[in-house]
Amino acid sequence: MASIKPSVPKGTRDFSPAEMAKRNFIFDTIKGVFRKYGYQQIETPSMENLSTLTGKYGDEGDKLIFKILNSGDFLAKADGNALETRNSNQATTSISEKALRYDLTVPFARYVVQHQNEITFPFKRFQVQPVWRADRPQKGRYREFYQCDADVVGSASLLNEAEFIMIYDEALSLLGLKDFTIKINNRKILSGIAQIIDKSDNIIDLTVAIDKLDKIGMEGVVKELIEKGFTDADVNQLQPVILLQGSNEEKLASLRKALNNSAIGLQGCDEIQTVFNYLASCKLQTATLELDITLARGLNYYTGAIFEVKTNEAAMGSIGGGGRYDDLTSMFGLKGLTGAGISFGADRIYDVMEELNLFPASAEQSTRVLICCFEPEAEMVALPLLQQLRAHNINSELYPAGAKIKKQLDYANAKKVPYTVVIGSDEIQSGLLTVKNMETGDQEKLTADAILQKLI
RNA sequence: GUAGAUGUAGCUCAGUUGGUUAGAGCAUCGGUUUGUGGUACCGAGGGUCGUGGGUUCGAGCCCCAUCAUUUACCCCA
Repeated sequence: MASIKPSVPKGTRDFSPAEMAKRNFIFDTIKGVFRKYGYQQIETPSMENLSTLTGKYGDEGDKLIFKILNSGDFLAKADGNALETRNSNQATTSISEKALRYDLTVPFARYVVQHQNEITFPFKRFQVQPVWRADRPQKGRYREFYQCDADVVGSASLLNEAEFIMIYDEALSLLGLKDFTIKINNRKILSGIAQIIDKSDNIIDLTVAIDKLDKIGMEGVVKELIEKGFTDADVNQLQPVILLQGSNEEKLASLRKALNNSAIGLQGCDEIQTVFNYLASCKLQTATLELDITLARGLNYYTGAIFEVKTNEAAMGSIGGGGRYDDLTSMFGLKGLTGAGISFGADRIYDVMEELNLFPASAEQSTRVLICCFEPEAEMVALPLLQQLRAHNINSELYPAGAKIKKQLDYANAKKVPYTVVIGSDEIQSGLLTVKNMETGDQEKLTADAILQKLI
């Protein structure tokens, strides 16, 4: 058989032991914080029914859903007309019924509706699983990546929003990030802005355009708005709102004036104010909280607060995002249930931490003690010690005798094992085993019990 | 979908105006050294130079096509 060049699909990666150790450090840290705030873990299948996912992420999002080809003779049941006319969109539904999940929020909404009778509300769940997007890969963008989501459904309280900000602050601080900004906005404010220029129908075009402010500047935004059919008068009215300056409180005050004729806009301001009030009595460790009315976010199921987290220490897209969605479960037949949630982009956080050298050495250490034997007889001395070490939860292993001691110590170095115990004929006779600190090179001869005491 | 960059050893990359048998570092394995690594020295294995075509006496190098990777745009974590 001709050998094929080993490779993984574009935008996917293998994770080797050293990478997994660091990835787990991130996952464990975030999960720990989620649990601390009362969230319970669930998992959902990698694939969902295609109909569950389509229409939830906007037109662009739908294109990025990985579809799974039906099994069996899928062409027999295909829409012949669509194939004939090369209509991919139409043909897709007749040859694909399943798709890989695009995010964790929509499957969660599906889960909530499906399990509504078992759930006690408000339901706080977290979920750490991979998601897939058929995107063009580039820096910080993968086709398979992990999201770490925490969502609460069945509680309209803005306390939840405040807690999400606390969670972001706590988790990212624990991971060692020193300078990051949690941006907050509210879709109701964006609706209000659309309302005052009487363009409520074009709210998506409006938000997509102003979302790009920091990237393409006011000129670019104006250009895009005009292209989308906004008038000069609209733009003139928008400009001061978009370019709000000052502290969060000053921005909020200016917004209230600008949105004076919009009930929904004012409601958005009130909601933001409430979140700020909650946070006033809780101190953030590291995060900068910024009201950013240009923050829109692409997912169109958000209805209230929206969040996005950016690190200021590295060039990277957002490392987290979320918001409130009032109607997501109604798509699955359960009306009147509000939800809100946040997501951490674990892979991007990894890239940032790698760039900034933030992983602690302990995150990379797996085995703490390696026992090295010169001859097979030494294994009989080694095994009881090995068991004792493991009984005390010290990760340890015994290198099978026979290999040269150099090879054994090389193995310890390769695995970043901090301690080795060397046993040969001298040690067997005296009962004093050689313990070596692999970092300093220091050695001492101790009994097995003394070694155990030293390493506990 | 649009535009650019890059494809040479397992990895990171050299390779001069086109010229004999394509190199280095790292990694792997072996030896110096049958009781000491990280940190010495010696050696070995490992290449259809992404693929196909063209120009040429001669192509890793020039031209065309194609595939792959990657960066940016769009959108997003």
